[in-house]
Amino acid sequence: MDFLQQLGPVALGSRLRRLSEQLTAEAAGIYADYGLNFQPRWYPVFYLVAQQPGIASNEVAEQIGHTHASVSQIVKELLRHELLTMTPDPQDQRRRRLQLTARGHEVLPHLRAQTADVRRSMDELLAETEPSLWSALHAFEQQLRRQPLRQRVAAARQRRAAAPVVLRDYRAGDQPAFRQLNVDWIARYFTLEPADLKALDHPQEYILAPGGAILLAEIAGEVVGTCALLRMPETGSYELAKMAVSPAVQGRQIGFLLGQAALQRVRELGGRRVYLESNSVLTPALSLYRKLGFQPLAQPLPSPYARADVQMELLLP
Amino acid sequence: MDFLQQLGPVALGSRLRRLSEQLTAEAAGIYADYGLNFQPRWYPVFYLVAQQPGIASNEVAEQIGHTHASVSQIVKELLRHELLTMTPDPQDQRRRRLQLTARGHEVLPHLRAQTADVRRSMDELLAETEPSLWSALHAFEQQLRRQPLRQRVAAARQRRAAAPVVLRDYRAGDQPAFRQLNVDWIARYFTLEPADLKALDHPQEYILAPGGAILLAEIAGEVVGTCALLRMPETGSYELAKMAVSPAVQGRQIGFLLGQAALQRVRELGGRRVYLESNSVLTPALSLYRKLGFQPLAQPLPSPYARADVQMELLLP
DNA sequence: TATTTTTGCGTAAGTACTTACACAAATACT
DNA sequence: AGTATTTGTGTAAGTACTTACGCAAAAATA
Repeated sequence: MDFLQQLGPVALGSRLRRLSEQLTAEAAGIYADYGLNFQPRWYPVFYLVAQQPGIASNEVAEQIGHTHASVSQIVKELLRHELLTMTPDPQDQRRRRLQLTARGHEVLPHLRAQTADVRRSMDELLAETEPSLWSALHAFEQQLRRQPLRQRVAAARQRRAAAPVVLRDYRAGDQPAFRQLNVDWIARYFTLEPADLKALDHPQEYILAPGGAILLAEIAGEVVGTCALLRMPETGSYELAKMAVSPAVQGRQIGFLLGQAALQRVRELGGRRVYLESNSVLTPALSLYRKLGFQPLAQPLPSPYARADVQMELLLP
Repeated sequence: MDFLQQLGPVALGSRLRRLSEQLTAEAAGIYADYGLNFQPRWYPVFYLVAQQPGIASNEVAEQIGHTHASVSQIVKELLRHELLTMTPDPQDQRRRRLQLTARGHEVLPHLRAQTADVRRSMDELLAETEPSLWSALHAFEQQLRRQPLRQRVAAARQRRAAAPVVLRDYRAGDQPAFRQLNVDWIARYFTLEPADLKALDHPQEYILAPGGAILLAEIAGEVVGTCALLRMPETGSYELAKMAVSPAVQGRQIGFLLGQAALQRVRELGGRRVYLESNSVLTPALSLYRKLGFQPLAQPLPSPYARADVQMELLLP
C-alpha cells in the first residue's frame, strides 16, 4: 500500500483498477439492498434494450462500447434469468432482436428508482470532491487521446538519449543515487559485503572528509554514473573506487569520462599516483582502466575486499 | 459510447476500468519499446524484491496491496523467466525468501531507466490536465472512505421514501417523464400502440389545448405518477386516462391521490361526469377506480384502444 | 449466377486480478 | 507435552471483461 504510493503516478493504472473494482463491489451491494437479483454488469445492456426494444445485440455492443462477445455473454445470462427475449429478425436471419420480458418490465421501474438514487448520491459525491474527479477524468482522457502515453514515453526517452552527459561533484542529496548505482552494480556480479555499505551509506564521512572526492555523471538531471577518489595513507596517492555506471546508458563512454575527470581531479589535488582494485572477470572495466593508462601491479597488496584479485596503478607525469 | 456518457457518473466504475485497461495496454507497449521481455503486472513485485532482497512473498503482497495469491502467481512467472530465485527461510520453513537472479540484476537498470521515463511523462501528463486527475482521485477515495457509496445510496433512498408526495400540474419540461411512466406501464401489460404515442409525445396538443389537464405526482423532485383528464365531446364530460404510477413507489396510495385530485379538478372545471376505459386483467386499477366511486358502464361504447374491455363512469353530485 | 467478402453472432480461451480452500509449519494455549 | 490456532504459501475457480476463431447469412463482386 505504502509502496504503491511511493511508485506514484507510474502505478496510476493499478490505482484506477482498484477504485473501479471497489465501485463495482459497492454496486453489487446496492442491488442487493434494493432486493434486486441483478448483476451490475447487466445494467447497460438491459437498460438499452428497455430504451430501444427490438435492438440487435450488435448495436447494443456498439452503443455501450463493449465488444459484441461481452454483450453476447450478458444477453445469455439475461435470457437465463428471463429478463430478456431474443427473436430472429425476419428480414435478416443473422440478427437477433432483443426485448424485455414481462419480468423485465417488472424489474425496470425498480432499477430506474435505484439508478435515480445512485445518480443523486454519485452527483453529490462528485460535487463534494474538489477538484472534481469527473472533469479530471475527462481532461486526462482527452490529453491521452491527443498523444498516447507510449508516444510520450518514447519522446521522453529520446530527450534523455539526446541530453548531454554532465560531470559534477557530489552534493548533499546524492547519497541515495550514489548508493543505488553501486549496490546494483555489486549485486549484479558479486554479493554485497558489509564493507561496501559503510562507504555507500556514509560517503561524506568515509570518502570526502578524509580528503577524497566523488564525481557523478548526470543525464537529464538523473545520476547515471559514480566514481570516487579515496586519499591513501602515502602522500600523493589516491584510490579510484566506486566506479559504477548504469547499464541503461551503456555505450556513451560515461565510465571513461568519469575516469578522465577523476585523474584530472587527482592532478588538481596535487596527487602523483592513482591506485585501484578490481576483479579479473570484469573485462570491460579492466580494458577501460588500461585505456585510462593504468598498469597492473606486479606485487599484490592486502585488500579489505574479498572480490579484488586485480590491482592497478597509474603514475601521473 | 454515447450511451455510457448519457448514463454519466452511474457508470463511473466502467469508465475507470476502461481507462485502467488502456493504461495497462500502453504499459505493455512501452516495455516492448524498451526491448524488455517484461509484463507490466510483474513490476511492483520485481521492483520490491530488488529493493528488499530476501523479502517473503507474504510481505510483498502486504506492501504492494495485492493478495498473496496474486503475488504467488506473479512470483511463479518470474521464477519461470529466471528473474527471481526463491529459497526457503532456514529459520521458518514456511517462508520463502525472494531474490533477484543475475538476469534480474541485468534487467533492473533498464527497468529503472524506463520507469524514470514513464514517471517523467506521467508527471507531465498529469500536470497538463486541469483539474489534476491525481488529486481528484485522492479526494474521491477519501470521500468514499469517509462514507461508502452503498451507505450514501441507502441514505438517498431513505430520503426519497420519507419525502412527501407532491401533486402538481404538468409543466413544459415534464413530457419525457410523462411519456416514460406511461410507456413503461403499457409495455408491462400490453404492447404499445401508435395511438398511445400520439398523446404521450404531444400532450400539450392532444390533451391540454382541447381543455383537458394533466396532473403529476412528484417525490423528491422526481415524477412518479401521472394522470390526465381529456375533455369529451359531451358538455361537462371528461375522460380519465394516462393513469400511470411507478411500481417503485407502490403502496403509497399515489394512484388514489391522483384520482382524487383529478375528480377535484373536474369539479373546478365545472364538469359533472367522468368516464374511463380500462382492462379486466388490471384488478388493482379497477378496485382503485371503484374506491374513487366509478361504476361500470352497462352499455359498451366504441373505443380507439384495442385493450379497453372495461368502461366506467362517475357522476359528480 | 457463382463465388468472394462482409457482417452478425456465439464460443473458447486469455487477462489481471480476486475469493475460497487446502496444507504444512510455527506459535499459543491447556 | 499435546492440542488448537495462527500464519505463510500454493492451487483452483471466479470476475468482467478482452482477443481469437468459427460459422452461417447477407451483400458485394466477378
